[in-house]
Amino acid sequence: MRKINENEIQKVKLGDVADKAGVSRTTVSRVLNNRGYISDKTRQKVHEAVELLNYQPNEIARSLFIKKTYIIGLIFPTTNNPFYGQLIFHLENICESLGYRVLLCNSQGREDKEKDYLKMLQRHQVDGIIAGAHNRGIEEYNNQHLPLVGIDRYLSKNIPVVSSDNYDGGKKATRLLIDKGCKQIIHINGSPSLETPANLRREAYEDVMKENQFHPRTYIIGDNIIERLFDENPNVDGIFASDDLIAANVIREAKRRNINIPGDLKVIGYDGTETTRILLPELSTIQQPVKEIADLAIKLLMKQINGESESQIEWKLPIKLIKGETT
Amino acid sequence: MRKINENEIQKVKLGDVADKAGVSRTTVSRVLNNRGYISDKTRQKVHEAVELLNYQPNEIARSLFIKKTYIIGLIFPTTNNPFYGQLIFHLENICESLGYRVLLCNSQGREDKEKDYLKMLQRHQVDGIIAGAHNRGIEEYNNQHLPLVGIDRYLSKNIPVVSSDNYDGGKKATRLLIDKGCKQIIHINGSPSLETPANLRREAYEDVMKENQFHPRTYIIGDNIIERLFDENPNVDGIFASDDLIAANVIREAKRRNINIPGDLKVIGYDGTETTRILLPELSTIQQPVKEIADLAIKLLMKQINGESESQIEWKLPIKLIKGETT
DNA sequence: ATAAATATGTCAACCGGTTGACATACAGAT
DNA sequence: ATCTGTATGTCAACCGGTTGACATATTTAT
Repeated sequence: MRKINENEIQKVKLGDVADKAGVSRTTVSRVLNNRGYISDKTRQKVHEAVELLNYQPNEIARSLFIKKTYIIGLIFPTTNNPFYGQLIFHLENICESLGYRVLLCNSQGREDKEKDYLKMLQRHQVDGIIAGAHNRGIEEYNNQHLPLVGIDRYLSKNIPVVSSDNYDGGKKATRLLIDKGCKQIIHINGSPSLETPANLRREAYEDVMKENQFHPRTYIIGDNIIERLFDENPNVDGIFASDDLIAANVIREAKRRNINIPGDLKVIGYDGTETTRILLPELSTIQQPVKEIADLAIKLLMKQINGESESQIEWKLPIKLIKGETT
Repeated sequence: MRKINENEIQKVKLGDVADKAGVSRTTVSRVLNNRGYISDKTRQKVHEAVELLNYQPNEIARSLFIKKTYIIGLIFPTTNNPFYGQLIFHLENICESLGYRVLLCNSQGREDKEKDYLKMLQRHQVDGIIAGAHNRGIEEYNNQHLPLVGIDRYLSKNIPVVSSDNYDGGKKATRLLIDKGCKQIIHINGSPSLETPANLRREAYEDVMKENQFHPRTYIIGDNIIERLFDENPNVDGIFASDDLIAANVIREAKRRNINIPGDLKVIGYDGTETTRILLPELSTIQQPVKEIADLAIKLLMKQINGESESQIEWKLPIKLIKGETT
């Protein structure tokens, strides 16, 4: 550890270890990477020098040569959302257990940010990317000779997508409301122009409604959408929100209007994250298998990284209906 | 873009751009980094070649030479917690705006993981680290010639710590309960052996209690702690939980026991994250200035990265009392 | 006409590791 | 005595950028 000037400290490098151990740089590298023949005596000398100098190999230099960074890029709208927070937690966790690190990107649902992040991750030579963000028209995902997996988002024809069984979730949610006697059921969802399997929640809702001779009505998330919904549908008695935060907002607005839940209005959400279960345990919801989604996404990504082939593109994992006190 | 074999695609590199533009590699580098004198004609030729080949500079190679990665390491317990999720969102956001990327580490409050992450981040040559995790006895943070900032955690004598004004928060929370007429107020907090400014919440609670001739009683988070609290204190009429999730659990247990809130029992939490405000808006809480904390932490980190000096170690940012319906 | 300043671009070393090719030494086999 | 195989270690090129030193024009000043 030689000082170069007051501010800059020269890091210990492989050559320093070699000098201290009295061997060549190659030998040190061989010892550290367990390659070729090395005598026990040499091995020990090297390890001692490493300890003594507290040597930390420079992964940047290593990555440059071996052309692998052991870094996975994650592109999601925001960690400030219980679902993504939980998902990212698991993704990072699994990566760590496999020796990979994670570069985090909050795209905030903005196409421009997502494009920039995608480029940035490539410049940083990440080994793969898992994206669950907004995606309309990000043609950059095509022709990307880079391992990719989408979560709840179609990125391109041949990029695998992992999601919960959105259709089943939508079906079960809608059926629950109907079974509980709701007659005027409204669905709140994101923009259908986003190409996501989450649209299947809406499809299922509409199918089930029609099956039961009800008239489906879907509101698209937007400004004051919940107030408008109540204003325009004073007799609404069932709401299926496509995520728990929206459901919570619905409940709050209902309270404000003195609408009794579940007496006059039944509400069911979607996601069922751990945070929601703690903060709003009474909410009925469709719980996504977050950990399983993360597991599968990583598994599919690793397959690509290791050059193994896999023809299945769409993967659906079973959801769980949680009957709370809001239905 | 030459194919080497079926699986491996050779990336476009600087030399390819140089060839295409009919100049040397140095010239291309100069153009891309705006250094030295370059004629407009040359500049344009280079840019055309870059476009044509869709050239993405290899940041790894660049980092190796300039000894800077523009990567910041974040070590926090878990993104699956509204407070950290929101904090990490802002941290990433600010970093991005400054041209830095973020390597995410979920230490899960485990000392061994935190140590491993710290080493890993160093091997990856990150430019700095912001940590808000468990820290007892991580002496590795000392003698780290690496820009560091702690959030709500003392890492080492001379590493800056940013936190909300925990003492003021604890004071305001306790006073609110007293003002509302509570006589038997109990505080729930994490282990006091963790060296965090969050302990000041407890200190303030105890000080205010004594000031008012009340007997302070603090429970440390653990298994079935909330049930035990109720069992052991049937007459408790005020609970100050050191975070909102705990407060939510208290509320749930109270409901189970048919204890009316806020009639028989008043509850106040701490954090006031956006998620809590949506899912449990009625909860009284002390709101931390999450964005401001992130802003300041990054500012302090950048100062270190840029070699500017700063003598202040502890930084406290004002909290906001949110009076909800649980008090 | 000549020196000095301004443009423009090339060469080659360097960042800190990794690894194929090669040198040397020695034991055992023929 | 010679060959083969096993051990042990060194040399130097390489990964893909960056940059100081230097060469060559071209323009301006004296």
